Parts: sequence; structure tokens; C-alpha cells
Amino acid sequence: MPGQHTLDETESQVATRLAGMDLDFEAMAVTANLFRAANAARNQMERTVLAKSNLTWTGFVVLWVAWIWESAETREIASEAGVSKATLSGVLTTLESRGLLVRKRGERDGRLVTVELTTAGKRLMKGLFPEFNKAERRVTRGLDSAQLPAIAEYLRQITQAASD
Amino acid sequence: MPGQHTLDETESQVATRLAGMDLDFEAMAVTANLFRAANAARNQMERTVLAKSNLTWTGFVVLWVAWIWESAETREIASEAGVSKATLSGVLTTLESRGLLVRKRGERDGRLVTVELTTAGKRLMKGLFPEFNKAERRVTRGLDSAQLPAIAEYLRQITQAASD
DNA sequence: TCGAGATCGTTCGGGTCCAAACTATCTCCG
DNA sequence: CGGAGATAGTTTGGACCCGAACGATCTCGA
Repeated sequence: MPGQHTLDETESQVATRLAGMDLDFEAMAVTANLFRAANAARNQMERTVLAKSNLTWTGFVVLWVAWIWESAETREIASEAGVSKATLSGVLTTLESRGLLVRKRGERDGRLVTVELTTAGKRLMKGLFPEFNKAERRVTRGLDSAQLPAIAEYLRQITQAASD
Repeated sequence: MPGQHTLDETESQVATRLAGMDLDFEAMAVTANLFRAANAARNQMERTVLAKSNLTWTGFVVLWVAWIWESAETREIASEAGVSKATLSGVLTTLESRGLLVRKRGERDGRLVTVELTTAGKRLMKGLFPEFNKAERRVTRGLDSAQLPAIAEYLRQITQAASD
């Protein structure tokens, strides 16, 4: 759902408006399109896959991390999901109240909390993830599939550079 | 600030955990790393550039769109910024109360609202954007600069595929 | 052993974020 | 004309989002 300006028009307006300034326009184009792509993909997947299960994006990611790792500590979930521990705390409360996961206080270290999916949570992920993957396939369908691993690698480099 | 698992460990755990399922793992790697990269870059730029001006990410993007287009209609800002009109309405109220922009009711069409930066808003953007661009350069520093335009193009394709 | 400092998850306050409902305005057809 | 329907921005309610402050727990050196 494009606005009333096309992407090309926007980028050309940017170039005109900022002409003469000492800027890295190529870096700008990469980051601008990075955020546009992530946003568009997220909105698309929220609407087509997550909405029918009444899950938010973050809720889904949290469930996904706990599912993949069988059982995960909260600080790790926060890191993987890309949210602060404060945010995660609230999201966990929401998901726990819906019976999708449980918190368990660490036995050896009383400060830690680990998260485990309930049976309902596992069933939900098992049914939902293949659909989610279809949506992942859909948003990457414009790309040459031979290039996919290289593109993933470029994105890892960005994550790396932004993480210190 | 990586979690306690490295990115490699995570991807290998994913592969093990989901082995045997009929999934597109390459599409998965691209989207997963897309969100990781966007998130890491956003957090980095919020902390290093935006925080000192007490601006949120969305607030900055909204100011940026209005700045680039001199004056913009709200539905267009919402589309460019990737937020709903409901969200934009609140963000505009925040920025307006801080004296960075003004709303103007459309003269020909009384339903429309256009947004213009105040002098203070323009001054802020003029000072902030070069710094923002430095951060953009920073998060792309791990990439071969000859590849930058191609990478921007890949990301445009994802946006395209996710937009209908 | 015992307390200073580190680390963990939660709480708090204020700002996004969205869908749905709402008000105001415009369009256009009968 | 006049009103039915389309369109624009705002409000509402509930969830996310973060930094900072907090209480609980652990560690480790004197």
C-alpha cells in the first residue's frame, strides 16, 4: 500500500533536498530501505498470519524463542527478541495469563527466571510456524533465490556493526 | 551486545529443532536477519543520536518526512513513516506540544491536515541529520561499499513483495 | 562471615502502536 | 438541492516499549 509518492519519487526528493550536504547517500539508501522492508514485512505478517491467533509480533517472537530452545532464560529471550527486559516482563505476563507459557524461578540461582511453553503454547507454535514460514517465503519472493544466502549474510553484517 | 548465544548457535539450533519440517530455511534466514538488523540498527541509532535530543525513532522519522517535503499531508507522513494514522495523530500532538511542528487545516479540503516544521524544528533537523547519517554509515561499515546499491535494491524488492 | 557490589526480574511513568468507533467534511448522483 | 457514501483525522482501549528506580539474590574478598 504505497503512499501517494512512489519510492523513486521519495528518494529523488531526498537527493534534491539534501544536495550539497556532505552525506553518505548510499549508506542512507541502505538503512532507509532496511527499515522500510522490515516494517512492511512485519505489518504484512501480522495481518496475514498473527492476527487470526490474536498474537502480537513481539508475543510471537517470544513464543518462538522459547519454542526453539525448549526452555529459555528471560535475559536471553529479551536479547533474541530485541526488546528490553522491562518490555519482556510485560509481554510474558500477557502470554502467561493466556496460558501459552509458564515462568519458573531458577532453582540454583534465585534471581533467574526460565520460560517454558505449555502444551497449548507448543500446539499453537506447531500449527502457526509453517504458516509463518509461508509468509517469509512470500516477502522474499521478489529476490533471486540463489542470492538469498548472500543477502542473509549482508544483514548479519549490519547486525554485527550495529551491536557495539 | 549479543545474548549468551551467538548468532551462529541460534541458527544452528533452529536448523536442528525444525529439521524434517517442510520449510524454506533460506527465506527464514533472510527475514530473521532482516528483523535483527533493523532492530539492532534502530536501537543503536536511538541511543547514540536520538536520545540526546530526547526524540523517539518515530518522532524523528515524522520530522524527517516533513523536513524533506517542506510540508506534508498526514496520510503521506503516516505511509512514509510506516505507522497508522492513529499512531501518527498522537505523535504529531507530542511534537507539536514541543514546538517542533505545526498542524494546518487544509483550506480547500477541510478534512486534510498538513504539517510544517517550525523554525526550531528545522534547526533541530539541520543539526541532527548529519549525525544521523554518520550513524547510518556506521551500521553499514561492515559491507563492501561497492555492494551498497545492490543491497538497497534487494531491500526494495522485499518492501515491494510485502506491500500487497 | 559478612557486607559491598554485581546481576536478575519487576515496577513505574510516559510515549508509541494499532483496530475500531467516531466526527467532520467532501462528492456526486438522483 | 439533498442525502448516501466515501474519505480525513481524532479518540478510545488495550498492548507494547524503554530507561530508571527498586527489591531480591548471588559473589567474593577481607
